[in-house]
Amino acid sequence: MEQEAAPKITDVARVAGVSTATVSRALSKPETVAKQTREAVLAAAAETGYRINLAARNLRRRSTGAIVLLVPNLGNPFFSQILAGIESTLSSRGLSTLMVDTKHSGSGDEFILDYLHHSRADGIISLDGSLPPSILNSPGMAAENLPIVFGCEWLQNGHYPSVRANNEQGALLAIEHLASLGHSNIGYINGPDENVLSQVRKASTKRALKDRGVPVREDWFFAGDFTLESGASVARKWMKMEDRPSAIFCANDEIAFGLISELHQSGIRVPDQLSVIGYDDIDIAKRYIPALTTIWQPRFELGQTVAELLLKGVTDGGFGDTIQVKTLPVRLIIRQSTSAP
Amino acid sequence: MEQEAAPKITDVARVAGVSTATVSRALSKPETVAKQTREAVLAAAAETGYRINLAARNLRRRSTGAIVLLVPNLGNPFFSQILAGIESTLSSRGLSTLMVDTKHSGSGDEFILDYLHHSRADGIISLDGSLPPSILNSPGMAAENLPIVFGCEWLQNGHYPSVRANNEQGALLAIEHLASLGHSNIGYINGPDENVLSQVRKASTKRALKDRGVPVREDWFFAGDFTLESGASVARKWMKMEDRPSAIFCANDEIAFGLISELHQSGIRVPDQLSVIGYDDIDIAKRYIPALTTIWQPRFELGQTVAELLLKGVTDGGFGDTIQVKTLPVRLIIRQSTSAP
DNA sequence: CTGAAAGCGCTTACAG
DNA sequence: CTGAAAGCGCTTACAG
Repeated sequence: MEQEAAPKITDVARVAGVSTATVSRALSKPETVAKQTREAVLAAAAETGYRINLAARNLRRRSTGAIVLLVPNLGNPFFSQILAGIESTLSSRGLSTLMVDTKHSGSGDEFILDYLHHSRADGIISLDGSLPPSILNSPGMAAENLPIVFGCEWLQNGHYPSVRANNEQGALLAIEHLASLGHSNIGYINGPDENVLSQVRKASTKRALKDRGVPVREDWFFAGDFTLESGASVARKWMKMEDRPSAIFCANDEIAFGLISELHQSGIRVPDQLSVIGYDDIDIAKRYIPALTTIWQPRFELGQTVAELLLKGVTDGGFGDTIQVKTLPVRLIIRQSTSAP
Repeated sequence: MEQEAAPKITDVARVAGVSTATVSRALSKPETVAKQTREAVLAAAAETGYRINLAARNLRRRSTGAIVLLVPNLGNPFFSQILAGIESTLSSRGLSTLMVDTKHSGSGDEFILDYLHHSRADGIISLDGSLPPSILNSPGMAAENLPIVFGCEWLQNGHYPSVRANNEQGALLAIEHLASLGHSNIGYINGPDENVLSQVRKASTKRALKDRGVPVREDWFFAGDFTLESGASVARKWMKMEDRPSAIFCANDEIAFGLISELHQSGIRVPDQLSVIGYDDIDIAKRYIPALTTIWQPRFELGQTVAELLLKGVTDGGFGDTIQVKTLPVRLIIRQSTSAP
């Protein structure tokens, strides 16, 4: 097949009868060019089928037109709506998204560092709060001041702009719901200990319990890791206990599914024998059996918001002294996995 | 913060005491350079902290170092493992992945065309078989002969390399399983009619039924669209029928969940009153209630395979006359949603 | 408002 | 095996 040369800016210039400088201006800053000229250029561009070569523009502008998106686990459906929100915002501004799964494949620190160092990006959105300092202190980041924004999760020991859902409110709503149903024996299954969301949800759960006058039983605060199996594992423990909680709040929906499913295998029914609340409201939650009571987060909006925040940093060449932390409200979705004890 | 200039190839050349041409060679084709020179260059690169500027390389080489990945719906957890497989393969070769959700946001044809035309990619992987011809016949594709490969789905009227799971085998395994359980009243819920997977699975289901001597009841072949709700909708129809199938094979797991969940709301139990088989074996399937019998596909491997296939096309500058279609085996996973009628 | 010219940071035939 | 030089396709101060 014949390799047809793509039209370039010189072709448009020739057809329009102007210089390449004028073509460039007419295309990127139309208002700086006389109307008549502009129209001639646009017509010439259409006629020749001109499409800009981004590598050339980026080289010249010393930008990349791309942002790196760090996702802890692409396999978790929780992220899909967030990704969609980010992508729609970014692409509407002509930026592309380079997705990197921080838990997968060649994606160790090395790999991520490479991405950043090879100047493949104008900025970074991280949905992973466990970014090692080696990354944040690397030349590509610190020295060149590459804007970074966190979404959902955030960095413990760092002061960066971020957007998150209101985790304190989520825990509060869950506990209030259980307590108002009459539960006074309430347990909790956490996500990974090192995860900021786990930490906040756990602490907020304890606080909500105390505020409500419900006893905090440390032996009913179970470890988990956001997986189905960690929920199942707690189910087995629960069944062996003599003194059991009558309701359990889970740090995410998957834990809740694992818990309910494992209990079901042994003939224990939710919510009859145990009330369960999840967190995230992933799609399947409303079609689980029983339909899962859970905490909804504005995932798409969160994605949009974090993208907009980053965009601002990219445009302004950094965030200056105003490090914004935006918190979005959550909602309790009452379904069928909770009832009076 | 001071904008520290990134070291470039001239800096390395100066430190190593050679020309930029030699630095370039030592870095990309080490074997063409004398050992001593090579080592001096490598040392100088390390000393200066040199990282290549990809925009410059790509401009010069007329390549992009990126491939575009077209995904029908990032929100569907089915794709996550496939994405992981693609990404790991591509990134190990130093290529980045530009993910485009074909169903979302600004991602109409226009948007995708833009991606391709702006020469943002060296190749395309599409997990979407409904790519309009306008895209495939666009200048960026046809004239420049951009390599494209399909994964999972494929194009009806086009002859492109592709990797897919064995859908015929999947339908056969499902029907054999139901028939061997003693079912002779078997229904089917399809995905979207225009989808190639739907078409193949439906046709294969009919064929398997015939081969097995089980009557094909057109009124038991339901329309669906791969969503939870389309499964729920069939549940409502099923409940109103006088003459009902005793088993239903669903074109994906989500349809099965919607079906089972809606039946459950009305007190109808699976598999006691209806056996259900899904397709895909997404993570939650084994923790659904009941655990879902389904068809497993080698998703990660499929992702790797499709990426390797594309890589070959990129390296060879096209696929020539050998258009490969690879078919991967599937497996029946028997769990608790199926039983004798 | 427009153009000539320099230059972004690489790579690669070409010559030696 | 190595270097001088051209050039990938744009953008942008500068001058007019």
